[in-house]
Amino acid sequence: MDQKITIDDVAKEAGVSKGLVSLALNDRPGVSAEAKGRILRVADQLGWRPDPRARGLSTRRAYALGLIVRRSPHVIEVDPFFAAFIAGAEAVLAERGQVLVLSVVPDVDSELDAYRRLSSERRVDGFFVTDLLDDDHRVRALTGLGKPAVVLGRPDDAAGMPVISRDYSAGISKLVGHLAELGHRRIAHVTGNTAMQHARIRLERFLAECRAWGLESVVEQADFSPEQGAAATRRLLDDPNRPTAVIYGNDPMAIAGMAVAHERGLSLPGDLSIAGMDGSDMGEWVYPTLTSLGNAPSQWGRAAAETLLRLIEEGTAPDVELPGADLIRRASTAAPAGTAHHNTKER
Amino acid sequence: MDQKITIDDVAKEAGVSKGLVSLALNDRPGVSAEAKGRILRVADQLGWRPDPRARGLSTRRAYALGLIVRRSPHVIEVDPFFAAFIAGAEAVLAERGQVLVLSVVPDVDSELDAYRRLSSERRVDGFFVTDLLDDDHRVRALTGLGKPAVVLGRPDDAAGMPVISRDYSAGISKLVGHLAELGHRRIAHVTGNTAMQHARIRLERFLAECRAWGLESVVEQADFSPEQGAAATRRLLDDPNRPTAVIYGNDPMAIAGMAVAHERGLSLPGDLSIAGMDGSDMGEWVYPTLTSLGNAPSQWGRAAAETLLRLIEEGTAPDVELPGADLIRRASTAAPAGTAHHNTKER
DNA sequence: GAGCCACTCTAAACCGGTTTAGAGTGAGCG
DNA sequence: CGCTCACTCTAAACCGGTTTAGAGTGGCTC
Repeated sequence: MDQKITIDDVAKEAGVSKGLVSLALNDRPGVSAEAKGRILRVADQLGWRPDPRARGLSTRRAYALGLIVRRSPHVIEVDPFFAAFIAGAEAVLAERGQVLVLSVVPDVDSELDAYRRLSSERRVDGFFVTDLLDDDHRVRALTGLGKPAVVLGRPDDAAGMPVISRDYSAGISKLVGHLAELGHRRIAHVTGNTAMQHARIRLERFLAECRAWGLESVVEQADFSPEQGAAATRRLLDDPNRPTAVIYGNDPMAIAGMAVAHERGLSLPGDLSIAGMDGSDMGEWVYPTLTSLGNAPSQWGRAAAETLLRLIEEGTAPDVELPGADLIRRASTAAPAGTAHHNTKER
Repeated sequence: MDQKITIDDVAKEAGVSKGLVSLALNDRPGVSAEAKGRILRVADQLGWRPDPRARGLSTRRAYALGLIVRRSPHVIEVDPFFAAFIAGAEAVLAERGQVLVLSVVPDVDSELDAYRRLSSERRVDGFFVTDLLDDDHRVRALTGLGKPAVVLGRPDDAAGMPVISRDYSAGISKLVGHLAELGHRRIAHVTGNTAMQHARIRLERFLAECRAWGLESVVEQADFSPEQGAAATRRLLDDPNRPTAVIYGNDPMAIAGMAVAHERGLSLPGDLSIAGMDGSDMGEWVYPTLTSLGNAPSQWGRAAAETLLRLIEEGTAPDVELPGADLIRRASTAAPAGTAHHNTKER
């Protein structure tokens, strides 16, 4: 088996000491070009890869990055974001010899336990932190643990951690404009948990745009779960003066909202326009197909991985602003019944 | 910081050699009850956790398990299975001091690379293998790498790897029976990729049940993606003699199928009954709510993690058969239009 | 020709655990 | 009383790397 090749084998084969092999491998000064070439050639030829455990023992690194995802115990929400995020991160990690340690936990306590465990066992060199809350307990916990971390979203207080963010302003602006141009005058927004920064920012931007277009706005609080998305939609539809369009904070809530509208016998998008915000693929496969904002989670993954590695290696890394989210126009938004083409109910 | 507690600190504090601490910690014989108690107490009090790197260097273990998920590069499918699966596995891993290393890759080549890398860098002690194909390249690759692995699903040839499976027979039987009792006479099945074992088994069971109930059956091939689920549904609905009910190999395909039916102006479930097979939460939030078979992915996670750890530690582990999948009756299945309550048969 | 420096390289200590040979100790036995 | 044996425990080697003190070499200067 090739399982047992060690640095000593390489050293012997190249006729040098193992110390020199280490220096050569890590691009340290003090190795002649000739020796370095030979060592690397031998290493490659033997198929040797340094064991990260042994390496980490000296360097105090784990060569691994941690992602802890919290999902409520009963409803494991369908979140299209993470698979793509991880795939994006993976592309960076693989070529840098790193690995992703993932934990999915049911509640806040287990989440903190997971951070502590991964940290005290020196399993990872840093963390990705998603879904940041205001005054997030995790920020405190992480600064306490002294582990590098990058934050996804734009919190008020990231406590010095680099932030990866995407500008939704332009997208939300386009989305509200799109609805206004279709003739909508009263638009609702079903927010995610507004303790989360990105949910609040989206809300603020929504309100600003409605003002700019002179539209009436309605806001319903939810928490990004389809369950609450459905409940918020019921409240909206119960209102005699109900909005003609609803923008949801993410796609799962939008899909659940569509189901509620169908259930009430509304025809979509004639009686009600609906839009999401994650640009998830699932939006292609519901009826009607879901208008949304593009999000490209794999971009988040790449950027977050690069930033976190830089932070770990250099002690500091700049924030990253991803390209603005763009409007994906699909079939769930149209002129409200009564306006425009006098859209005659069902065909 | 508590970062720097080492076995030597514990040994010193307890007044013994570090070797003895190690023996005590690992429940090895030759440690007096008195010393053992004192050592464990001191360790606990100091909050010491052995460093898995150092440990692994001697024991040749990584104390980590690998899961590699392949998703097509463009369409990152929405798969509710994995989050719950991982959460289930996590519960076992956490209490056994293990960690989950996850990789999401776009294609087969990267997938094999990932297995090789995790293995040659000794990053993991074993793998979870999902979505097994007939004559799967991964089985060969893994046996070549000599890493323990457990397989999810029931392949013909698992090459000696333990298999975790769930019996769908009873569930499919109930589902077909449910449709038959409602008065359906012609039922379709949209399969997943039948190169995958579990897809084939479901198909066979479906056909057997239709025969048993004297129903006509139609089969359309798809691959578990919503895209192909939609295409298969179009083909079915194009047929003048179209079925009155469709059973899909998983929930995403079923949801896509519902969208196609809506798009054609069919009323669900009156004009067409639809059922999925994953029992995913999303089925609760579409319209109409989706009849499905319960799957409880977290059970898969627990069982797979326990089996894999046992395999690693003892060199062998028995197969596990999870409780049979049960029918989840929701709103997407009903008597076909025209039959109404003609529904007699037996129950 | 001695002294100095820059450049390569080696040897050995070290990271934090596990494992094993063997040292001490006291009890049981003839 | 001397021997054997079981039981605890310690010391040191070891896992596979990294890091550093310092040894060797050759070229240059004065």
